[in-house]
Amino acid sequence: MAKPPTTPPTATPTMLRRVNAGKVLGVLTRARVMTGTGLIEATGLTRATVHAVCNDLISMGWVVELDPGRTSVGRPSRRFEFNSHAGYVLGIDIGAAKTTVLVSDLRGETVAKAGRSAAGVKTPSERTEIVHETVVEALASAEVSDAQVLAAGAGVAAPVDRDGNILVDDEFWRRFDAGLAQRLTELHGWPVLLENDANLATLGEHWRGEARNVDDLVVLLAGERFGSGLMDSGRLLHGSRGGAGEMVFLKLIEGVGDTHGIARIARENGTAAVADEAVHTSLRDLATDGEVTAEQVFRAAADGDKVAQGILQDIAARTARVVATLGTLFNPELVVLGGAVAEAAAALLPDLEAHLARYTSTPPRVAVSSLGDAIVSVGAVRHALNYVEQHALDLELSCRPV
Amino acid sequence: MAKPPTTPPTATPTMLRRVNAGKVLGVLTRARVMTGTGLIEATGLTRATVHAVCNDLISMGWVVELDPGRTSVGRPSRRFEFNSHAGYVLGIDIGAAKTTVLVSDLRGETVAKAGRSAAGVKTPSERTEIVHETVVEALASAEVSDAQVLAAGAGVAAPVDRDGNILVDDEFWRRFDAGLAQRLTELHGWPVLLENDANLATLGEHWRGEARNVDDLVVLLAGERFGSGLMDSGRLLHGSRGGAGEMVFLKLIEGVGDTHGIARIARENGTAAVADEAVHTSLRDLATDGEVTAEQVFRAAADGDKVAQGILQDIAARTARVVATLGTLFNPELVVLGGAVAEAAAALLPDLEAHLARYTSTPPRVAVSSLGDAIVSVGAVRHALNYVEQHALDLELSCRPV
DNA sequence: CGTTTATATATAGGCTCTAAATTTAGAATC
DNA sequence: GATTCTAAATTTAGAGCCTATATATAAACG
Repeated sequence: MAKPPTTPPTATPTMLRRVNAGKVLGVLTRARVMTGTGLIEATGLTRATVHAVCNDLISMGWVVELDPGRTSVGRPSRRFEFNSHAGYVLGIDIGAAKTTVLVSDLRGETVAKAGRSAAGVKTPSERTEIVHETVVEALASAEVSDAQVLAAGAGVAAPVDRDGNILVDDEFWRRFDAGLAQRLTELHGWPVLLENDANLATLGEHWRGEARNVDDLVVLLAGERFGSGLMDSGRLLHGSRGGAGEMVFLKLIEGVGDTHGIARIARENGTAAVADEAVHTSLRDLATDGEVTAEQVFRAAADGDKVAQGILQDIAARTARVVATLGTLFNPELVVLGGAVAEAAAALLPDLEAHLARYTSTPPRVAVSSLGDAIVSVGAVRHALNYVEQHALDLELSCRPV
Repeated sequence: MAKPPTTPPTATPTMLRRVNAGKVLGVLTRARVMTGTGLIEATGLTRATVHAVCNDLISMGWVVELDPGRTSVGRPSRRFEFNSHAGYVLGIDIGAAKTTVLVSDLRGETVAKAGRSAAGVKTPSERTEIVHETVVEALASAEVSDAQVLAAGAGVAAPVDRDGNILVDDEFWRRFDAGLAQRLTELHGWPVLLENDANLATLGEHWRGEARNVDDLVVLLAGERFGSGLMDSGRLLHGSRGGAGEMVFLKLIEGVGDTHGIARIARENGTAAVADEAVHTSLRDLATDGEVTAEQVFRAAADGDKVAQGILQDIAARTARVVATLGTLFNPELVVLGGAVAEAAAALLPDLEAHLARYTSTPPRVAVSSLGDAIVSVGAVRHALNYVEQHALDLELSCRPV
């Protein structure tokens, strides 16, 4: 997404109104319903200004006025509410295995949801097509039209720079990039904001996950392969080419050596144990064609299987080294583990924290994501909402009130 | 430095003037001398506004008006210049071995400089005293009074959070912290802005070093021990407790294992080689009491000594792993090597880059600092200047014009 | 039914900016 | 040396925005 070539913003009296309107709107998005007096206290503005701004926002469609409140003595107060149905945003997770689309109102409440497997997809255009179909399905089930959609956030497993450009040598992704955002915008009319999936996961955790009041944060996606999103003082890091949070360095970490994630290690080590005749384990009974899944290994460990438990201990030790590196180099307050096997990873926490204490006397807190597999799409919604809040006063709402 | 408890900044017409005055002042600090028309073009403001703002700034002492220009036809233009002698700032480097103080005018030109060894210093109060003495000496040689000093930046080798608080378990530093900033402010009257030394080095490189137009940057102080400053999109990272950039993780890196810097490794391995009777090296002739310095090892390598060259190759390999980790995890455009042995480190660059290419196909550029041992104090000056620019319109200048 | 109370609305005044008209200071021209 | 030209400064008028103050309004209370 190239930014529009705005002229150098010169401070004019008119932009005061913009600033103050933005402040009022910001308060209203975070609170459910506010009286005029409430807004005066929350914003520090004068009553006259607050009402003028609210009248503006109402005529723009961003705010609706409710019936006057009749709580106590005195003249009933005007009551204002953010018009969460002024428009909608989409959160799109374009994963390797699956594409997920969330339709959300402007307060971030999910209105509809659709998912589609990406198995067997070969070409960029096939992939774009899948995303398109999923979007259409989600919008239909939400009974929302393209005209009502103000923006869409979309997460991909590739480096994305601050302007939303995918930057990767891989030819497939390059062509995918060239196609996706433009094509979706052509088809539907709304802007598409690309971002790295781990970064969106970080936005998601910061917004509605375990990191709600934490501004210095690392989110570790630890499913098939490790990936991370880095947040410092509430801001996502990107690096010069969108590569911030890439985990290539794990190859250099003693006792880690690769970027394989928790699910992959569990699966591979479990399958290896099954193949080894000398090993005695209940995993062998669960295996199909000699292969076990990560979930089976986790379950077997929970049921007391020693071999499976050993695998988990190994994973905890490896993960502890990853967390220790990120925790000491970035000094986040919290590290959140997310991805496919997040809930199962909860069992790893005690072991992991014990290892962690060996590497640093001031370890970060470690938590397991509770957003499940929505972690990226929820973050994508937040990403789109950020855009909308930023540009609220420039956007035309399709559904102006009379 | 605790921030003053500012009221929520409400957007009033008066603050428009602040914004525009800040914009004009910003242009003037970066350009030497500007005409009214020049400022109109640079700021996008109207002539009326530009002149009103300039008149304000002149009466505040931030700007001086020169004789009208008489370049071409037409009415001569008023010419404005940033008053770089409206005040001064200090850049203080409180190193383990040495304290350095730079006195700088508001354009960042060094006016005077003083340094003092910290050898044999034991207590926090002794250390504070040394800093105080060095400051007094520097101010005297610059013929600048305390009243003219608007702020001082100070770098320490400890974690410092965004508010300038030293955060470290070590009792010595904790007491030092409690004393230093307050005591200097008590004695001299100007505010002291503490910051981590590697972070200041990063500011220095970004301002006047190798990273002048680079906003995604890592600076690696690699003298006695590795330390790093991290900048993403022009902003320094701090982490939740000021620990961002700490290099504890090096213990986990295969083939590194500790945070020893280039100088230390060179010295120790050189001395070890001298002690080993079986080794044939010219270092032995240079050694005193069987010990060699890092500088001697670098010189011997340059003179063709095979053993010294081997040591440097080892150092290059180790450093490459450090750079590879930071380069892939952060994705800076540039990594700058600085610290005591920076110039000597230039000899390592080819080897280092060759190793680097093995770890990543998109390595960052690597450069060697040319700021020498002023890297931290120059950054401290920049840190103080940032504060002054931020608060320019709130600060009282001691030397108002008539 | 008037008083009390909290809030909304209206009015006056002061900043700030822009835009357009007017003045000014020097150079070029006659 | 007076006139013209030019680019810039200065002045004036106008509009937007905010604050502060005064006035009006809609309920509850006695």
